[in-house]
Amino acid sequence: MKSNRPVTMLDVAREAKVSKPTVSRALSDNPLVTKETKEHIIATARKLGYVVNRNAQKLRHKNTNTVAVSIDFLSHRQNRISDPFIFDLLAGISEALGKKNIDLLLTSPNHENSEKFRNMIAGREVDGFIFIGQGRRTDLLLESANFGIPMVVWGGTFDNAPYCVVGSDNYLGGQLAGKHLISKGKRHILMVGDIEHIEINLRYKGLQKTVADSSIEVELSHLPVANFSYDTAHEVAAKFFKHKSSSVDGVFAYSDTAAMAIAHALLELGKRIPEDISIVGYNDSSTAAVYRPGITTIQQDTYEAGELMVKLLLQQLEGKHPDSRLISTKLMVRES
Amino acid sequence: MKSNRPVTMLDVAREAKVSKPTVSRALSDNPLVTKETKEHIIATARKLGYVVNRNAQKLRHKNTNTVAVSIDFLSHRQNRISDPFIFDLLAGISEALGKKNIDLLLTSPNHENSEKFRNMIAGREVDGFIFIGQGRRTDLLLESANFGIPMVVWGGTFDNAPYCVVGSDNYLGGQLAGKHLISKGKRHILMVGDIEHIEINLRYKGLQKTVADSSIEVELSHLPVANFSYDTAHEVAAKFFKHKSSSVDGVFAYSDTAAMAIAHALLELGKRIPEDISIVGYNDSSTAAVYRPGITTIQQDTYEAGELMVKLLLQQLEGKHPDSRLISTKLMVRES
DNA sequence: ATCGTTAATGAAATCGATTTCAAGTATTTT
DNA sequence: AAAATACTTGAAATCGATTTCATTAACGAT
Repeated sequence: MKSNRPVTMLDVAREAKVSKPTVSRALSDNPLVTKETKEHIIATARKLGYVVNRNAQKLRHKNTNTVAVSIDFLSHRQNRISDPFIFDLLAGISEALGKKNIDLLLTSPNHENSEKFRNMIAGREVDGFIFIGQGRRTDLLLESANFGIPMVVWGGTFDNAPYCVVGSDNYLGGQLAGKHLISKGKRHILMVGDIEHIEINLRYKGLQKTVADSSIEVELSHLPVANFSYDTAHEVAAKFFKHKSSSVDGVFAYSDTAAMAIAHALLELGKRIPEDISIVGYNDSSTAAVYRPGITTIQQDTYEAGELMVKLLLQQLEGKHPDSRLISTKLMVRES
Repeated sequence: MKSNRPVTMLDVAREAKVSKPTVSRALSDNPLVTKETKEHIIATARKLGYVVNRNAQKLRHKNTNTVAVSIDFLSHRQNRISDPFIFDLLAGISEALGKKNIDLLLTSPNHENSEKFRNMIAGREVDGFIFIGQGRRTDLLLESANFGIPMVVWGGTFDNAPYCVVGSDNYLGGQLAGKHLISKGKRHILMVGDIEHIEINLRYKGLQKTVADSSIEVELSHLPVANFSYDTAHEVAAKFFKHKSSSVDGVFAYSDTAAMAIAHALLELGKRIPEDISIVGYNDSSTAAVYRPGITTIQQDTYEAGELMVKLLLQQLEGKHPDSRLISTKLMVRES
């Protein structure tokens, strides 16, 4: 005639012939409780299959022990390939949080405004946010920051950014790409990508600087691409290289995905890579290594990034205000 | 002198000059409350910036409205590229849950046993589980099922599986691959992959069937590969094709990643694809489309998969016991 | 033998929302 | 006009764990 009611702390208390508080203390290893009672209680708890109700615990403790990670999956769907890189980042974050025993709530900003995020904080669902893959929704990020939400953003930073940003050293990345292309004898470099985008803009500046500082005469031009899909990049590159009998012999693309799309377009037009045109991508996505020709790219350690983002978020939860940070960024030379 | 205490329902009640229950009813749109009081309460709630405390709500409601998705990120790290496909699945699940307003808790089985999962259920953290990318941890899955955890697993099913599985029609996939290769005039087909793995085994059986049923004489052989990494597949393929001056002219690989690795190895050995050897992959990962030569593969709709997995899990939460299901599976012909 | 101190335990209050049940008011019926 | 019914509303109990505060027991000090 036993009901299927879950085992509660009171059940354990009764069975162990002690009171609720004692059980609570015993299970949280409070020194107030004698070793013997403690052991006895732990044994009974195990015997009854007791598991603490996390919701009751969170209510009482007023902490959530949960961090939200926001990824815009819908835009991912629109441009299907977007970035395996984001998955790598997610893996890094998941591991870092796992180590600290913090739960990860995966959320998506689709069609929502930042009020949703605010409510998740106010409703004690999560303690803070990590935003990845949302370089295009600065509005959302600014609003969220305005609400005072503890948050860390993956991407590029800017002067007086009101939130904490972690990203690769985009400026350095641009320099590395430039130096590499110049050292390979390229003299007509084309930057492909939307330089209105914070991160890409920084890379462009780094590239510009390198070109300007070069003792050799190098020409630099720029080709904008509206979105982040493989297809768009392919289309734009195909059009560009078909019509213009350009002298471009070096390309710095805004992502590995774009680099591959451009490589594809060039090969279709009968160009040789890297003999005729050399290409440098960005991210060192898992795909870049697999592609043929192997894509030379800018590498960022996603595990380091995950650890760092988690660390900075936790600092905020302790009331600190950590500065934005760059992660190590280096050139990964492959065939292209 | 106002303290920073979060606004509670009692605050709203006082401000609106009604009682707590009335506020609760008003906010949940309970028909017991008059339209006017309701509007008044909603207005004051908004004025005070009230947000319901989800933990208190969950405690009282005894529901969690949260589903856990378990991905083994660590194994993902070991073989870095593993599968962008998993990310696609995750996107599908995230969207499907989002539509139903259910939270997604991303968790990882790393180094843990199934007791962790059981505790998450018993501790009212989540209502159920979706497991993806864990074909190798059948032990964990069986234990979890034993605990009576509501769960849906991505992958291959087997007779009397004690849990609900959603996957592509692996048997059909094998048949499609076989028919395609035979129709391209290939007569010596090699299956690459660990046929101890449930899903791959089913594909192998489908392939066998097609070969057996073929009116043309076709030879079928098999090459095992221990893990799921790009590098291992590359290595095994390189060794196989270098030493044996085999007559193999068609390959069916266990994944797109493997297909690319094998293609790479073959091209290095001077073989032409698809003239000398034709390759079929599996998954239609985002990478397969981008690779050159484009990888012919077996396509599964990840959004359909996500929707279906969520639907079946919710059915279980309603006390039903839905059967395992296959999602639509078709051949995606590309160059390889 | 009495007092003060320390250690271990429990009763009751608390976290914040929801639900039960009783009570009050307004409306309709006879 | 009295009684029956339907609407609204609120007081108190509840969900399950934790914390405050009071109490008891045990010990050594005087």
